[in-house]
Amino acid sequence: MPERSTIYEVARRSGVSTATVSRVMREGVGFSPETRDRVLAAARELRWVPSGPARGLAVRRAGIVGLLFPDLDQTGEAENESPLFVDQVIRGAERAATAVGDAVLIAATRNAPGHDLALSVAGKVDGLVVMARSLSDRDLARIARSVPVVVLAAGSAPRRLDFVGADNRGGSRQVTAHLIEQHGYRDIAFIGGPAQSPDSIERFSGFGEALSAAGLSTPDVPDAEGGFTEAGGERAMRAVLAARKRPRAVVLGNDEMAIGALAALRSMRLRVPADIALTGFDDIASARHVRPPLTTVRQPMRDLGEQAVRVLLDRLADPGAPRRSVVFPTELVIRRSCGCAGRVTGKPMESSS
Amino acid sequence: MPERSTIYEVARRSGVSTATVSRVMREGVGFSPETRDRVLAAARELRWVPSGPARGLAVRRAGIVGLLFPDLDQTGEAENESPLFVDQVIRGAERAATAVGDAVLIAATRNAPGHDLALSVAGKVDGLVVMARSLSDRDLARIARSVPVVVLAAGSAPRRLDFVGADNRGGSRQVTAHLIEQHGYRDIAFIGGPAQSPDSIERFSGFGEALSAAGLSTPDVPDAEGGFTEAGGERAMRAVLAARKRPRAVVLGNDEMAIGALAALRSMRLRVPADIALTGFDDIASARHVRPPLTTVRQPMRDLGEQAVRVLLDRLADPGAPRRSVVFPTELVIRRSCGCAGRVTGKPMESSS
DNA sequence: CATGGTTACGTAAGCGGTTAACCAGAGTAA
DNA sequence: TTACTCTGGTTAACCGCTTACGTAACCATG
Repeated sequence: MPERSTIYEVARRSGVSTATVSRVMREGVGFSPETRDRVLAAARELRWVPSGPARGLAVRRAGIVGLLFPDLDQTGEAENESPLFVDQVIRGAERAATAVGDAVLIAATRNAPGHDLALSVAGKVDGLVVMARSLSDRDLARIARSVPVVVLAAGSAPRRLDFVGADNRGGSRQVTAHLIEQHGYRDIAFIGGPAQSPDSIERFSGFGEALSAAGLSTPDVPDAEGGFTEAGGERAMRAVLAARKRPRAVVLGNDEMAIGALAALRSMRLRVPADIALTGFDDIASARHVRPPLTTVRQPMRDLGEQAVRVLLDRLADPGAPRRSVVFPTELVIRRSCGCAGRVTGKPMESSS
Repeated sequence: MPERSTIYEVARRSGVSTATVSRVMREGVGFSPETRDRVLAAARELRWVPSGPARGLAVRRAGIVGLLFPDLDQTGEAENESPLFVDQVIRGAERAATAVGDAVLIAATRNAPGHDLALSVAGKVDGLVVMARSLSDRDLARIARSVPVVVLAAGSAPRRLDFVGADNRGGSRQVTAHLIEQHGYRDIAFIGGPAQSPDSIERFSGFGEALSAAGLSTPDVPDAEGGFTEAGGERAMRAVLAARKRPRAVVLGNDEMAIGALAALRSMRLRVPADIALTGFDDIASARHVRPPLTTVRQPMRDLGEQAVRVLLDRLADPGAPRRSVVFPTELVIRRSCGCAGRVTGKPMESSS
């Protein structure tokens, strides 16, 4: 059982003051070598690890940035669903944070009023990257008032907060345009995620842009709502088939729903893409493995996470700097579900033979 | 830009001492209602969030548990690979931690000597759950000397540390036995992950147990090594086909490799399971979507993460308690790649119609 | 030789909370 | 009236670091 030792013990054992120990540990130069060595030796022998809280209190900086996922519980709830986004964002964030000696804290807002939890976390971090997917602007503002925040989300940047995101609208416009221009489809349906979801809204909006750019009529709302889940996508697909003339193609708000739609169509003996073409969004792992492989849009998730904490760190360094907003382009990944021959334009597998 | 206020300001504004503010905030009772209200109001108006470091220093508890993933960078490196394990463990850990008001910190050990980073993190947390997959026992012991540790890994529990894991050996034994008993296969190959990986070792060992239980001869080493990646699995599959008489079935160390193997077999015009049966391990999302769907073994990853931080918290509460070791059973998920008709025994989809 | 500049370290005042110890005043009992 | 117990607070001593200052010793300089 490790018994935590303090800087005082290290100081005593090496016969110097705590100030010297502190300096030796983080400056390393400007000391007689023997002093330095004695301190280092003592620290090692005592297995001294400087107390984060004590240091944080002294320097007024915890050295921790938080990642707030409002819906951590919901996503990936199906036992082994692939909750890609969260995961990749974490990796990127971790990299950017450790690059400057910081660490990252993960937090979720539990049930509705549990925003207090967000605040219990707020005290432990220097700033927060918040995944705004299921958070209202009001909640965001509330959080942002007690701790520096950068918003990580779909393409819509909130009024006065730093923002990092991927160009969801552009990506959606791009797939849709592909369907229209490359394949000549004109009757295209859209299945969205949760109605209030900014991601879903952005994607639907990009869809509309592509239609109107092609001179097609643009719907006001998605043809159906699939909640971003596989099962929801399956239901939604059936719903649109029941509700209207069969569309020639349907663009789905994400890959999970597209996979669900695939299942629905298969069970109805409709062929993809021959009878109906399909596209997804996100390029999750399964998109490649499903039959036919899914044409989709990839976001640079890891980069998003990395950039978000960079922006946050900049903000902490200079609270007065002008608001920033960085949006990453997305990448169209063409596979077969759109009707293309099977030529893959996306990044190839690590090694395919 | 949020300007952090302190307990002193709250105290002054509400006309009480800091002691009272502190007590009101965390005890809530034993005060005249008007005092209570004044304090709460002042805190709200000032948007006061108690400083984590200050509190941590005072109570000698940061209220943070760390999750150490030695290989966070390697896993999920292929842009959109499904890095399921990490992700689910995080979710479980987060849940258990917030249940007691703690938060979780994510850390990775970068390149080899960067263990110092692990220690920079050590000061910020009260304890560490370490994913031992790619960590030597020595490193583990080193870390454990400066901070309480619980090991989360395959079925082999390190000497004196608290341990949480899944019964990898048992799971592997179970799939293998299924292949033998249900399907009558007798010539079965094994493709493992990295040779030193405890997970791989455990799984290979379970494989051997099943063979010997059936009176079959047991190999000393895996037939090939696929590094736990899809591409590696593909290579390994070709390698075993080139090296020996075609086996009737092959059990793979994880799903990624099994998916790679599937690709290899497809390109060689061998049918699965008719010509060769395959099984995986982990039950990642793609296992369901691949053709044929993969028979595999599921580990309760989220439970593992949850239990690990519980054990850690118990340890912190009672450093003297006897060492604990909890291992979760795995679950056999039968799909079609093993030769079964397509009856699925695993947990069904959220809703399939 | 007084003065000033370095070098190498020590002193001690915080940082923002928590909490043991103490206390004023009101009520209660003897 | 006196002593005692609650109630509802306050005072002040930490928690383990960092860092602005201070200082002693030594060297160089005019």
